[in-house]
Amino acid sequence: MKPENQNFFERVYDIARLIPYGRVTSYGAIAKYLGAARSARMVGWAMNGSGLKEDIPAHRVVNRKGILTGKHHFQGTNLMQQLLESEGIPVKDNQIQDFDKYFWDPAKALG
DNA sequence: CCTGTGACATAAG
DNA sequence: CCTTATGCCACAG
Repeated sequence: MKPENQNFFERVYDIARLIPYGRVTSYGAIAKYLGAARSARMVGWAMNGSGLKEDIPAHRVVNRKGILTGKHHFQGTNLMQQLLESEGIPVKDNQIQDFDKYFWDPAKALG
């Protein structure tokens, strides 16, 4: 099982790359923009391969609660949080504060 | 065609 | 907020 370079995954990567600095989005939002609103899980799975990519800010992608559910996929236990905080996004207890304020909707931003 | 798999989403308690 | 259960989707084999 190695999806690696598949159309769907590449689109996920493309969206991830488009996330502006200091902004975050959710797996569901990305999935929705891709036209597969109910395949948010696939987005997460696709992001699993993003670790191999250099230009994909996977730390800007969290679940709908703004919780850093995928932090365990990063090297350090708190690397994801540090990356977000370094961008000016307050994170506490694995959850983004004022998530609505930092939320970036690809469907809205990209039309 | 069927099975397994996921960094999700949602509902119920 | 938590846990548990269910649905859902795309894809590999």
